Amino acid sequence: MNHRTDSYFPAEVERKWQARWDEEGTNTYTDAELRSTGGNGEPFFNLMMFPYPSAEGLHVGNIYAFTGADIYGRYQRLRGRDVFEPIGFDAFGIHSENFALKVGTHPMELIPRNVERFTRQLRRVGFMYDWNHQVDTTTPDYYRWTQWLFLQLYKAGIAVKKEAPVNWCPGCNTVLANEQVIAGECERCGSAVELRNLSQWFFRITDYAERLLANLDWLDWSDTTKRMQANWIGRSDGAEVSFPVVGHGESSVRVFTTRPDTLFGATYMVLAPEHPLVETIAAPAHADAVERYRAAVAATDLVNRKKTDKEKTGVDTGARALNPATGEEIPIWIADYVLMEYGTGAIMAVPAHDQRDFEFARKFELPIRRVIAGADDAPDTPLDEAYSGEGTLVNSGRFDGMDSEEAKREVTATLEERGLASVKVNYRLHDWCISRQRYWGPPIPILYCDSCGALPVPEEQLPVILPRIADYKPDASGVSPLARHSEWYLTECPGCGEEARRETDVSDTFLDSSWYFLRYPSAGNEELPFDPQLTRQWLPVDMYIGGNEHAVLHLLYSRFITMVLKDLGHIDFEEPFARFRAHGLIVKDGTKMSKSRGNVVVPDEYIEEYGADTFRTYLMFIGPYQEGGDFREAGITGPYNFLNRLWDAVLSAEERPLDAEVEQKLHATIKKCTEDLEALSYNTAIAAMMEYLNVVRAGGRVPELAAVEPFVVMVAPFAPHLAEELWERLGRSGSIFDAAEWPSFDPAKAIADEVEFVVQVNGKLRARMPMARGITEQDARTAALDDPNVQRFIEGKPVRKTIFVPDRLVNLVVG
RNA sequence: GCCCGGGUGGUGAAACCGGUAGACACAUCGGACUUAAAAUCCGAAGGCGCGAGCCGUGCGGGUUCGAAUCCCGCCCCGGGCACCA
Repeated sequence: MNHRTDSYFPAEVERKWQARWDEEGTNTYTDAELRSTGGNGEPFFNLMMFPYPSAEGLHVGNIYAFTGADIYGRYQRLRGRDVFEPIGFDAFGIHSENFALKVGTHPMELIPRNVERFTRQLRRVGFMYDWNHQVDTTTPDYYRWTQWLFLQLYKAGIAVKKEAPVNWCPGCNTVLANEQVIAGECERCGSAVELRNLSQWFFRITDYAERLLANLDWLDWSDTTKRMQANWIGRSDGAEVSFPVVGHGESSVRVFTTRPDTLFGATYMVLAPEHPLVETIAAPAHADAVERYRAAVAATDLVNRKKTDKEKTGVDTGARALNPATGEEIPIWIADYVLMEYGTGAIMAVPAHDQRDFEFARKFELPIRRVIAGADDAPDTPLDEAYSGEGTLVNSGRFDGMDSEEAKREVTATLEERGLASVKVNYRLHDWCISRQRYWGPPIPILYCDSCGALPVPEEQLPVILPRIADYKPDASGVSPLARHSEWYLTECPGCGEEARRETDVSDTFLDSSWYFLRYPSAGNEELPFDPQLTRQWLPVDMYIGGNEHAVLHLLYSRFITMVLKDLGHIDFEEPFARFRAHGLIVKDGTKMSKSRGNVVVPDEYIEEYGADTFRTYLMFIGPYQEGGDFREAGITGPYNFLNRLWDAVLSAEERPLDAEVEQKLHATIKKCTEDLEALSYNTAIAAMMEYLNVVRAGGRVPELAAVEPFVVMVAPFAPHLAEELWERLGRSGSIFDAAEWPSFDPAKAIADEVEFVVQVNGKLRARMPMARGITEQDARTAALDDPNVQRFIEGKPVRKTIFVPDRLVNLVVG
């Protein structure tokens, strides 16, 4: 690799400043300072998603995410804010545990080692972290409060244990939250997830669905992230309708539909095979077939159950229901395309207007009746596929001729009067299953006593310490490895003093990360999870930057937990992150970096070779931060040369009045950089600085001191070490981040006096000419008509029309 | 299937609100310096054409004096959701 060796030695400069930051506490607050918010400005909580400390060490994706966030934090600090920028480690969970099992090292040894290595790497990149306030979710000092949090939810009735169909991963031997199942597969190991009826701990996040959705309207978050959350919550507006079961007295099948306007077209019904009503209503002659089908469905995993391209299956129960609109008797079937988890677990089938029902009806020769006519089709033509759009009602009695939208309301209202329907909203969101039959997590702080039942562990007994056990490998038994250790789980009942058993499940990792931002300012506090005064001062988080892979998981759970804590009176805000920006993904050769593809970039070598400042600047220069980019080895020399040239320019600068052209460019660059940093548009900010440097050094000229001094401040968020060193060599004292102010610009000076004017004839470029800024249309037109090339294209024809864009162009329309 | 984001030179990319397409870089080529190389500095460069010029932002239409940008219809890539009733 080729090197400059003359003057700038990044590794040396960077080590010097990293050591000095530590010695002088440049980036850290003492607890007292944090409490007084520094005193020279407003607090700014700059948060980034804390990493999972993998054994492979910090990867480029981490550095990319953190650099973009760190630049924003350093920029805010230069603008005078008191910036709190903490970091921590999200080290519990299946990921760590699986790796520990694979290498045969106990997680209690593995994790501290990984954390140590991550810490070393993070320091080397020069992030502005407050190392006095870090958190590690696996320390008893932290998970004590995670358990406390569980108890608050338990006491409020939000954490409940219930039997329900849950996602069981046969690879990881544990249940999973819905959010952790991707297309029927475990997000960790890719195994096909099975549905099992198990008693598990749930958080009732569905009670918060509407608030979680509604607040998205005003949150200042990336649109992509908000959209993903909204889709995940998945609100559907419709009606719940009762279909009386023929010959079963009062019993009826309740269905949820978003299309009550199609009710007249409901020619049969389908229950989920698991539906409890099946047993009571199935006709004796059909009972055997029904039982066989139910057993077959119970044996299928989620991947196969939820495949949309397979042929529909189902059986007739022999029971019949009354369509409340037509009064007709319609058959009740069971089929696995109807899911027990959504709505009521039963549907009214309208084959003419729902593709799934259409396919089912075709296969089993059930009647298809059109009740909606589209804008321009004849309602009598037979259908090749369901018409699922809206339209005008037909074959619908007194509703004929009404349009869908009105009919939805009218049909529902009519049935409502008869007590057969009600307006209903459904959400795709499920309750959050938080128990895991694994080892590496905080034990759920619940006790079971034969006489007193389930009891919370008294708060003063927290933390319930996770014991060190050797046989922490999970099995298919459905219970945690902790259940093999009676010496741990047998304890005294706080109610009656008799023997009680501890809950042996641990909680989901996402519970650890759902509140870590609240802990940061209070890290180390042994009395409280989060100090009320510090929380008021520093929260909610001012800026949160992270990846969209957590749009539904961490970000949703954090919002939920924050709402709960507000409702329980622990905090006074309900949204944890005032601003959130999602960064893009850094890829290599157009594909995601992964070990299996063999295209993982190891950052350490680049940092040693070129320095952290270069690496940071390079990553930000690759492409738009919020879109990501393609890592190319060769590209790093651009930013490397830039920083070297900047170094030379600053150190060779002399005291002398600013050249007018340089001054204009300086103001324009400050303006551009300021706007771009606000918008996280780092790649264009760097390009603007490069352009400015090209002007400052044009033709090998000696730069003016006044041209380079503000430059050092502008580059500081990107290349903090270099900036500190240059600041010192310019004879300034103190850290640039404390002593310097972000440069300001004069809008009048940011624009040039002379502009290059474009002359078009019939919209085609025919001439360019320098003109004074602010030139009038008349003068511009006269100058344009004077140009020989313009005349040539006008060919003596009359100018029919002139388009004038001030300071930009004249377009002469002829012919 | 539905909902997003994207498609611009050899490459990464830029382009405010519809107004010079390709800024800034990488790689390339040429030059200076050097015994030589590296480093550094200066310069060239979308394609076609000797040239005036013509063509050019995934494809096909449209609106407009003027379209990478707006509208309609497609294709491809990436992401999210998905028998969600």
